[in-house]
Amino acid sequence: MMHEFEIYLRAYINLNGGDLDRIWALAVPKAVRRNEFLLREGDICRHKTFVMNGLLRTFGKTADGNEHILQFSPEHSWTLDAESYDHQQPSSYNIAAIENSEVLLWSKADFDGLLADIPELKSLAEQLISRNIYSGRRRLLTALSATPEEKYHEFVQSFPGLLARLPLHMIASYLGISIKTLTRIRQAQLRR
Amino acid sequence: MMHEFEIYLRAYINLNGGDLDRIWALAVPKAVRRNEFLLREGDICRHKTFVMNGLLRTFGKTADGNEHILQFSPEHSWTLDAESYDHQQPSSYNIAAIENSEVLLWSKADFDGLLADIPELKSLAEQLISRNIYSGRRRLLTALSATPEEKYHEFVQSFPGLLARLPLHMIASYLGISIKTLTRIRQAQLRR
DNA sequence: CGGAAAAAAGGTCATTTGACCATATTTTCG
DNA sequence: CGAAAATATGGTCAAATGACCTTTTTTCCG
Repeated sequence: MMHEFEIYLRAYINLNGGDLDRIWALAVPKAVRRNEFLLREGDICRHKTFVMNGLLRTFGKTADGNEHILQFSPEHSWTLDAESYDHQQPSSYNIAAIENSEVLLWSKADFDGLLADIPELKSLAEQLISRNIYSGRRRLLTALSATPEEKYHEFVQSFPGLLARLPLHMIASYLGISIKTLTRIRQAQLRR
Repeated sequence: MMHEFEIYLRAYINLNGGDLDRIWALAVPKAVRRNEFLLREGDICRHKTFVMNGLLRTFGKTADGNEHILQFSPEHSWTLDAESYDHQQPSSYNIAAIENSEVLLWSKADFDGLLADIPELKSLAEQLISRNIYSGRRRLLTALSATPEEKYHEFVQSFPGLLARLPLHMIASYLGISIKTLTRIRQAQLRR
């Protein structure tokens, strides 16, 4: 089980064995079943989460009860609500498993310690944050400017591997379009 | 001119005089005239930018030539294209002045040096990045889920001071709706 | 395996939205 | 100041979209 995570880490940073062991020693493995929540809005996000395998989603709810997916987190990605985690305050978002998944959890206290002591890890964290900002910008521009069809194509291009693992209504939710519109787009594709 | 910037900095972090002087000494003041570009897509974003006064906008262009505003940067805020700046690679975005503005510029080399030497500044930078992520999430959720009317109200609530300084078509561009729709919303308000 | 639940697709219709155009008003700047 | 540009508003219309509902298909899980 270490194996997976070790491969991931080593792909990004050079760590000596001791640091790796320490990071690993503080990680709490957890199995999350399909549809189980890792975080519910109103709760405080207490952990950094690394997805070893499976697939999670982060979503917000609107007043009328609709769900809108902000992010998919497949294997070898991280997830949390940063605002809730950083300030240990109630979250506005939900994180739930789409597939049965295995994750690693670190408490904020533990992870802060690791970040302080292991510069390579700190640098990885900063890289992840940066990429988060870059992709967030692109996503926003798409949300503002693209037609539903363009959004769908961009999604397929960007996450070819996720397409087959997601129910369509979640893709629609992620794109901010109705499932009806998504179905129409896909039908139009077929007829070509 | 230092004054403005000093007030800003001191509001967020405690700096000894020497550090403040050093930050200031490396800053290049620049006046940007209305409609002038600070960054054009395709160019490399070479500076961190602090807006002393005035108002800038960051926007992307779609294939059909439409502009979509990602961010307004009024006085006492920072702006750049992080992706272009971090990797010194061509940008996909544009930054231009809406009002005549005065900004401070730091080259990446200089600012990296400051960040490395002044932990307080580093901590401020991290705070800014975090807030960027938080607000980006909220903005995305709004873009995905809100009606044009809700988007407009949220904008007015969030940036009451900007409303009077912006042409409506820029607000529409920021919200991802047509100016026609925005006009309709505002007319409906009046009639109540 | 089989029944129940979830997901996808299809039909219909009202509404919203944007495109296009013209016009009035304001602002800019030489 | 005054011409030109920018901005805001208004009208009209077609198209896209979502809401609601039903039917079919697939998936899940005991």
